[in-house]
Amino acid sequence: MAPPVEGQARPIRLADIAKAAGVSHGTASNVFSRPEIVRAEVRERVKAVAEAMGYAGPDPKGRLLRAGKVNAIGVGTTEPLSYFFEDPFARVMMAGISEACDATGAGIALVSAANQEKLAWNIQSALVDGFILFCIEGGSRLVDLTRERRLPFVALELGFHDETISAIGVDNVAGGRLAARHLAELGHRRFAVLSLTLGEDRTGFVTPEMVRSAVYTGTRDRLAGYFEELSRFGVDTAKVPIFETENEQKSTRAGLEAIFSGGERPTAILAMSDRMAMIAIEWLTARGLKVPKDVSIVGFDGVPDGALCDPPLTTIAQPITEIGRRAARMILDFDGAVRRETMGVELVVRASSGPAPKG
Amino acid sequence: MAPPVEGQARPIRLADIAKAAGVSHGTASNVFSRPEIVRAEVRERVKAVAEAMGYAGPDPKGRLLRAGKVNAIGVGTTEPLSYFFEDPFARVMMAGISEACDATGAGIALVSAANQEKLAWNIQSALVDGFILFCIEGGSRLVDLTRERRLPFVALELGFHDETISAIGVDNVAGGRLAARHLAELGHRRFAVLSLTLGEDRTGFVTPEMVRSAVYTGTRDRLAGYFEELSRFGVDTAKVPIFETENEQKSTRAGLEAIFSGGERPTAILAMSDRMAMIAIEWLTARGLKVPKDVSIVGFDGVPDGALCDPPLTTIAQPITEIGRRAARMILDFDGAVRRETMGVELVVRASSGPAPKG
DNA sequence: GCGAAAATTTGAATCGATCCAAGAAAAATG
DNA sequence: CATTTTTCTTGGATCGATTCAAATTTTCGC
Repeated sequence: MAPPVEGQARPIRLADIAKAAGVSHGTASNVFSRPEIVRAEVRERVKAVAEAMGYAGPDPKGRLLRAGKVNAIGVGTTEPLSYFFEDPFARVMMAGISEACDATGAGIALVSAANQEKLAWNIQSALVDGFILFCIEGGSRLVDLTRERRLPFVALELGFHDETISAIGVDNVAGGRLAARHLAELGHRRFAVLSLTLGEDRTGFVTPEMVRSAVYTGTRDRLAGYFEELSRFGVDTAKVPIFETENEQKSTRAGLEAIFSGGERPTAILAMSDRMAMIAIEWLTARGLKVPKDVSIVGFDGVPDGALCDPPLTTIAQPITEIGRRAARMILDFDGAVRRETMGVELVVRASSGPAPKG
Repeated sequence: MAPPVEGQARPIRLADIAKAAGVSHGTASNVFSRPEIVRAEVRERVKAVAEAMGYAGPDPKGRLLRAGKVNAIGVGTTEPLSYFFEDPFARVMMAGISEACDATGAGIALVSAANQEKLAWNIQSALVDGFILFCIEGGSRLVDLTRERRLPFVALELGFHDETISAIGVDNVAGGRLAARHLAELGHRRFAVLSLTLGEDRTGFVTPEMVRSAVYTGTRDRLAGYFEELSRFGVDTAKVPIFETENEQKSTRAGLEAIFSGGERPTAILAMSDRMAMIAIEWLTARGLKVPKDVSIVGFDGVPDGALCDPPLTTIAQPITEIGRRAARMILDFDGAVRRETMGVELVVRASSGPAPKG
C-alpha cells in the first residue's frame, strides 16, 4: 500500500478539520461562523485541531458562492489602473467612494484593462456586487460591457443619452452659464472654448451642426450653458471658436496653437476641465502672455490642484467627493431602481480670471 | 396547479440555459468558456436561448470556486481606504503596483477597515491571490492577520525583525548616511532628528536604550545611518535630540516645538519622511526661520510633492514605483519562496539644504 | 426519575460553475 | 456498407463552504 503522496500539499479544507475532530461539517462550519451556538468544549476541540493542522480558516471562495454577496464594489475605467492614483479628479472621486465604503466596511476592486478584450473579461469576472463607472472617452463601450453583467451600476457623469442607466452628474448647463457670465461680467467679449470631446475619437474645431449631433450630452450641455449666457451679453457665439480635445496635454496644446494662430485672439478661455485650463495657463505663460492680464481662464471641475497652480485657477467646482459618496451608496443600498441625480455646481473665483484688457 | 411565483426573479443559472436549450450543462458551459469545441449549430442555439432568457453569462462566483485563482491582488493597510488616493507616498507606490497588474491583466482589491475587528474580517474574506501590505503604524497586527490567510504576501518596508516574511524595502542605513553626510559637508554641526516611531504607540524624545530595543528596524537603521556618519564628522551624537513622532502634522509639530524650545537650536534637521520634512518647513517658515538660511532640512522618501513645495525639498529618494512593481510581481509570480529585497536610495539635492549659518 | 423544553449536532441539499472519462454521433476510410 | 477515426456531447464528480429541518443530547421542573 503506497503512502499518500506528500509534497503536493492540498490546502486543508473545513471538511478535513471536521473529520479529524470527529464532528459534522455543519458543526465545524459553525465553530468559525457562529461560534456561540457550539458547545464550548466542542468548539475548543475543533479549533485546536484546526490550529494543529494549519487550517487557514474558511475559504472565502467557498463562502462566497453560498452567501452570494461579495461586499465589494468595482470601480471601472478604460484608462490604465494608475489613473485612479494619478488623476486629480479621479482621486477626489475615489476619496468620496472610499468614505462610503469605509463606513459600511465594503472593499473596493479596481477594474481596468489595456485592451478591449481584456477589459471585457475583467468586467465579466470581477468579483463585486456592483460597479461605478468612470465614463471618460470610450465610456459607452464600458457601459455596454457592464450592463451585460446585470449587476447594479452607476455612471459618473450624466453624459449619456440613455435614461435607463443610473448616473450621477452635475448640472452642466448651469455650470457653463456660471463660467460664461463670470467672464462676461469682467468685460470679456472675445472668447474661445477648449471643449471636451463631443463624440468618440475626434479632435479639432467644432461646427454648430456637430454640437447638435453630439453623443456626449455632458459636453454639449456645457457648451449650451456657455453660449446661452454669452448671447445674453451680446456676444456673437457663431464666431466663438470651439476646439474639441482630449483631456491631456498634447491635444490641448494643439488646440491652443490653433486658437491663437487665428486672426482675432481671445481675451478669455472657457475650458471644460481644470486639467485643460492648467495646461492652457502653462502654455500661455510660456508664450509671454500673462494670465489674467492678457487672457483670463475659467476651468471646470474644481480639483484641489487648481488652487495650487500659478495663478490659482478660477473654476466651476463640482461636489466631487459628494458625487463619489453617493455613487457608492447607490450601489451599496441598491434597490432595483434607476436613479439619475443632478448635483449643483459652484463658481470659485481665484486669480486666473480678471478684467478684460482695454481695447 | 399554482403558476410559478413571478416576482422573486431568481437569477438565471447556466443549468437553466442548458435545460431550456436541451443540452447538458457540460455543453452549455463549453459554449461560454471554450466555444471552439462545440458544434456551431449547437453553440448558436444555446447562445440564442441564453440571450432570450437574459442570462448574464457564467457567474464568476461559481467559476472562481472551481478555478481557484481570483486574478487580483489585495493591497492592505490599517489606514482608511482614502489613504491610497491621498497620501503621496502611497500613490506613487500604487502607480507601480498598477503598472505590474495592468501588464498581466490582474485586478487590485483595496483592503482596509476602520476598526481592528472589521480589518480582520476584511482580510479574512478578501477575494485575492495574495497581499501587499502597507506597514505603517500598527503594521505587525496587519502582518499577523494576513499570515493567517496562508496566501502569499509582501510587506512594503523591511522594518520588521521577522526574516520569515517576504518584504521589499530600501537600504535605510545607506539612506541615513547620505542624508547626514550631505548636511555635515555643508558645515552643519548642530542636528536634530525627526524620527518615525521605533515601536507602537509612543511619541516623544528618544533615549539611546530605546533605539537599541527598537521594534521597527527600519527606523532604527535610518538612525544608525545618521549617527554613523555624523560621528565621522566629529559630532557628539549623544547630544543630538531625537524626537519620535507619527507621520502626521500634529505630533510632528509637537516635536518641532520640543526641539526648538531647547537651549541649543539645531541648524539642520534630519527628517525620516518627506511629509515630516514639509511640515517642518512650514512650521519653521511660520516662525520666521528661513529654510535653508537658518535651518537646513533633508527629508526621506522622494515623493513628487517634495519637488513642488517651497523651498523644494532635499531628500533621500526611494525607488518607490519600482518597489511597487516588484512587490506586485512577487505576488503575481509567487513561487513559494520568501524573498527580501533591498533597494538602493539616492540623495536628491534641492533647495531645502544649504551651508550652515556662521557662528 | 420522568417528560418537556432547550440546547446541540447531524447530514443532506445548495450555491454556480468547470472538468473529464466515457459514450454517442458524425466524418473519413477502405 | 462496415469499420475506423475524429469530433461532440454527456453527466457525474468536484471546488469549499453554509444552511436548515430533523435527530439527538442536555437541562430543567416537579
